Amino acid sequence: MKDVAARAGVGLKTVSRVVNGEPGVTPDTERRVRDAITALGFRRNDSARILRKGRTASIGLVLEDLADPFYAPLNRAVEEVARAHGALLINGSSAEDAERERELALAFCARRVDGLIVIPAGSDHRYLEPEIAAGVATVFVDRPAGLLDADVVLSDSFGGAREGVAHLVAHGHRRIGFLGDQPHIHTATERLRGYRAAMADAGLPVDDAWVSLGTTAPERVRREAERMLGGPRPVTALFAGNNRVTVTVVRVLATARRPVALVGFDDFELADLLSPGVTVVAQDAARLGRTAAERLFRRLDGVLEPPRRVELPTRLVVRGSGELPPAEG
Amino acid sequence: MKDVAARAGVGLKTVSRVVNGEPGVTPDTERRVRDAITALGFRRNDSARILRKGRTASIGLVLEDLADPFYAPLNRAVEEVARAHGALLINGSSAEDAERERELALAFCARRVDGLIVIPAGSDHRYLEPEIAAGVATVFVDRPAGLLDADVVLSDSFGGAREGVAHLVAHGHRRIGFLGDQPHIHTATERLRGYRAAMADAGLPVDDAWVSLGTTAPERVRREAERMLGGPRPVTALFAGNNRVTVTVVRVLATARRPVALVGFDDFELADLLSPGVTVVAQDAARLGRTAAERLFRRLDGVLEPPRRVELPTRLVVRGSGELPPAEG
DNA sequence: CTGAAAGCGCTTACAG
DNA sequence: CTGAAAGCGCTTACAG
Repeated sequence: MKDVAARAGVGLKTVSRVVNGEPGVTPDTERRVRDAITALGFRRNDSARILRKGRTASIGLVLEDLADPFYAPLNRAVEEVARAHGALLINGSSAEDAERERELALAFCARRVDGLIVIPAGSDHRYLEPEIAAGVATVFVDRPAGLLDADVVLSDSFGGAREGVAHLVAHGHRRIGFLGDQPHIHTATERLRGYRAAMADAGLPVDDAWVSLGTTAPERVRREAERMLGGPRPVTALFAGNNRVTVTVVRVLATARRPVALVGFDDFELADLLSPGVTVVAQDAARLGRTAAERLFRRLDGVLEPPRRVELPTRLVVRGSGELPPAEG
Repeated sequence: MKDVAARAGVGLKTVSRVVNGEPGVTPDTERRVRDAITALGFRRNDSARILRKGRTASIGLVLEDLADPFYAPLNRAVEEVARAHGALLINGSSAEDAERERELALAFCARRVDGLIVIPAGSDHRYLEPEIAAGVATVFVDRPAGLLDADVVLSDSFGGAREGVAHLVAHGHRRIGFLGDQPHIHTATERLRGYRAAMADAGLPVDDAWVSLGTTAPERVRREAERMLGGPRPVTALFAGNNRVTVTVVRVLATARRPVALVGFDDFELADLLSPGVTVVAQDAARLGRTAAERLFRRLDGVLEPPRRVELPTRLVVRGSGELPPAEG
């Protein structure tokens, strides 16, 4: 910038004015500055700008996996809101690892993002307290923060799972298996709670063998599903706790000897084209992201109100797999 | 940092040493500094650090859509390589808009990313010349740069499409439709070229009515597919130019009166579970991203060699839809 | 082992 | 309409 000023024969401030499109520069001066800029290949350094201005016009998003078909639309929705507010998005995958989540979030803060959106992997977010105190707006999404009172945007996991399982019950099922994600994940236990509630509502007992929480790795899900479908008193229906589980279960059922009913949490592409179509409890990932990002920017605009918990409804999408009657057994 | 130094009763440089874990500080001094840091809630400002150091340890990625199931794994692969090199990732969706691609890329450069990975939306990338001259390492992926000599990592679109169409020909098809993306997109025209080559190899004529390039919006694809499948001399097979087109075509064919063979470019989840399974020309999006990112970091390590074009092979995955014989008709 | 000075490239507040 | 000075929060040499 100094070089540009020297070459154009003007002061630093004038260059700054031209670069930022501020008024109060004669057309002639402006042209001289612009010529110098192209001649020298000048590129403004936003780091310096940020250092002075305070705000960086960027936000950070920590999610579980950039490539997950559920989180990718959430990511995109956050990006669009950020863009509408003139902010850039920095993001990263926690890979469901609390330490990695922490590293990412703090690295984003060190870059002085104005705000942070976090899909929690860990269960203790007190490490963000100094950042929040220093003014970093923070919103959690998909799962609540641990040991921290903060804004959170969730889907109604409990209600959705309850409705999905009740749907299976309504179609005559008495022995229903639940295959969910790891028990430290909030949505996993909420959905399990919904399953238990629906069973209790119907006065049905729950055998421990019908419930399995753990990683969504295909091998584990396959093993557990096959276990529940075998033995003397097999389940006649399965409830899958998220999109990855559902997809694996669909593969298992494709080779099953008798029809097994299935309802999955999360919708997924082509669910309607499988035979039978897969009945799901759909949540709107993009809306989740949009809602969280809008909340964040409202905070950045200075809205001061106590942290709020927003819960978005789910929607049962009936396609066939959830309406299969219990197989004779 | 000044406040921390004052409170700990040490010099600025000593605080800097502690924060950066540099040697040469007595344990006692270090503790005093650390106490002051927590007491004051000090958080290092990376903007200032960047301003001094030159490198920002961050890279930018411009892709078409963060939520696209093809690009999301590419995004994740780039992230993993960046992470392995201690760099953060900033990314954004061009939405297939050249102007938006440019805005994003230049915004990333203004933040002084060390390097840039771009999936081109536009066809003229000379706007990056000053950035590249100033030292921003730049690698293009999925499509080559326009009017700029730069590193690029591609899939073999021409060869893949040629193989896929030849596969349909080998199963007896003579009238094969090609449904591709917009003609300004490099991969779209390369795949069309592959289609024409395969038809020519087999001595088959190509009717203009069998070829359609345009947006991948479902309505358009549906309309064009239905057009090709209707009339007096309908096609007996379709080649779909990318994942989005394939998915729409699968929907159209699900309601078709007679079986129509299909081969799609790009693999997608559950393709094997549809009936019939969808035969595809698969490309490895993650490998594309990984290769591009590794190339970028090699450049950042100072490797000076002329820009290179890397072309990754595709793989024909046979699942049923591409082996259907031509329907009588 | 420790610190004072200069400077990275901008913007802010002020003066002409 | 224009510019000189101070400062954002760090690090880099250099000196003790």
